Amino acid sequence: MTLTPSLATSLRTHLAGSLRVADAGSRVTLGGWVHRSRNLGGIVFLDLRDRGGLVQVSFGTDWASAEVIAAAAAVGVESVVLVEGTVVERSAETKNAEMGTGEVELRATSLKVLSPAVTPAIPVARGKGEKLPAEELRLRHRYLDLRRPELQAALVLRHRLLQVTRRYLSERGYLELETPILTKPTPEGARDYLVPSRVHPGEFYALPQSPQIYKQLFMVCGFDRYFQIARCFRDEDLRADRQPEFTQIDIEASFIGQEDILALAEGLIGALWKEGGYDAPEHFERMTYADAMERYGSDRPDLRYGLEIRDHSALFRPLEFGITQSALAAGGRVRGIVVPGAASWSRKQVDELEALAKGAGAGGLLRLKRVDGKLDGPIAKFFTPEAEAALALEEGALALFVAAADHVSNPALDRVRQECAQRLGLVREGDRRFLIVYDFPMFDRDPVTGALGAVHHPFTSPKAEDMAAYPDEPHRWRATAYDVVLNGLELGGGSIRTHDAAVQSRMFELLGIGDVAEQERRFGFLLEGLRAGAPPHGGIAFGFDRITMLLSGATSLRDVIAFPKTTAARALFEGAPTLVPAEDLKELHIRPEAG
RNA sequence: GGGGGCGUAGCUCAGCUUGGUUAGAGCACUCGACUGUCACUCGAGAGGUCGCGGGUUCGAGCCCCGUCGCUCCCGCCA
Repeated sequence: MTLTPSLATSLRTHLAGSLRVADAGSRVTLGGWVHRSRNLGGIVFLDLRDRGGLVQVSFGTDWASAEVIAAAAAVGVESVVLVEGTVVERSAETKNAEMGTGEVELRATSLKVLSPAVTPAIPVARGKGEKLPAEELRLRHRYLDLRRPELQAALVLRHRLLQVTRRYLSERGYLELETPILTKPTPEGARDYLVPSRVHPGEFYALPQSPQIYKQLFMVCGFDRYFQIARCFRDEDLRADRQPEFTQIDIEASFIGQEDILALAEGLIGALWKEGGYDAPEHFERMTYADAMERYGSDRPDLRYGLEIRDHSALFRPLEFGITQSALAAGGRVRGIVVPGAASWSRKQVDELEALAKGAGAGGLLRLKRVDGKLDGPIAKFFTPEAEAALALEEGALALFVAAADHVSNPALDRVRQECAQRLGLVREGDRRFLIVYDFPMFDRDPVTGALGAVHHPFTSPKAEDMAAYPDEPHRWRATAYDVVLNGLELGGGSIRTHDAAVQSRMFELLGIGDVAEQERRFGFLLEGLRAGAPPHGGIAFGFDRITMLLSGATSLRDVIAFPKTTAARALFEGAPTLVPAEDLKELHIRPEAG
């Protein structure tokens, strides 16, 4: 624990985990929890645990009274004790290389049991190879689970990442400004958590899905550079990497362009990864959205392996093959990946790939391989010598194609590509490929209704050049929006915003909120602000929980959040949500449905 | 909203395939022994609403239906 202040108090002198050979001979008092105990009759060992770690405390007849030894033998694990004694270097044969404090022990002369513990519902100390208790029990007895050194380490890392964020942004002139938790329901996006108003019957606040509009208003106010470690709330179904309440590093700045924000993002992510003990490049790779979709079928491609998607439409066009002909005739393309060495995969293994492609929406997966110099597979017979030459499939390789419109083939090939990389073991441990994807489209179309939706959000600024070039074809407009991606995972994203009230109004119109009164009712406080003189501005937001999860090596968000919710959005420890007395509801003007 | 997995002692699990005396193991716990252990060891003991409800059966931890909880995934998450 270098560079930290002394954690000595009036009750204790040291942290258990901090004792080293240099402390030998020191008289110390430690406070902590009994992690484990070993009673050998004439001598008793307790492993004492505190925030700093573990140290072995020994109670022997040569230095401790019979009463103290008896008390040590009787104390239960997880009891809180105060021990006083002398730090002693252990003899060579009794040193323990697996403990940080393994070269020393505390020869205790006194033991005070400050708080005896009942037998813990779930074990804190675990044997080697012993499994964790069921997650339900870990969450229900969170006060015990959080005593585990692994979870303590994760939350300590979380603290350090928060401090790095604050320091990095503060040093660059960013102001940490707070925004309301009780805010206005948003008509777009995720479902809101609603909070009833007592003083205004039938009216509701919402918990923020993000501080988006507030941070733009800070720009309108002239604060120029803002950040917040912001708690956000979304009432949607959960996943291992999705909690109903989560934390974003939220950033906004004025008089900036895309490059300003991206440079800041690179620097901040670099600082966070460095704090986590890893390297990050000074500058990240860049790729347009169009390029990412074309080559990887994904807007957050994993660049740790190749298997890039290529367009083989020209090659297939002359072939007399019904499936590809009809896809091409319908305006689709034939795209695919080449998997080296995969010609040896069994029919069943390739069928599994096809099942993944179908699961992602494709009608099927066309397969072709080269074995002993010859093309093989159900579609080989359609190949002309010219097509075979154009494909130039190498010996032992398997080619996999999807013949469809891009919006179908992209997710299918993305899924297949990931699985092939997995099978071939192409992901090298420790490989990190940071990537910035930019030039996202402004709108996407609902496949059913055909209505336009905002890909990022409605406050994103479309590219001026695209609006000028295709004034009547908004679906062709690109947005000044960008994502930061690592190994196929989205770390964060943002955009340059619209700072012109007229353009913003047009955006709402295109998104189906044409009625001016309706716009004012929903977004009036933003539009009003934009009309009051708004600087060009933009920003970015990072998923802080996910970043902490990646840097701590955890596999679930629940392991980097002190008191998380279950996948049913329940807090098992506190017991939320819960029924409330009828009179409370009455005061809030809420009548529950019968049943 | 849909699909998969799991639910047996405080904890981790076996038993379920093929229903059949009293449901087992390891750890933890209690008692006893032990002066250098570090997942101490050894002996003894206690500990069960087999998630819950219903059904089939002479008989259900095991089969069937429902339900609850946890979890993973799809939908959803601007």
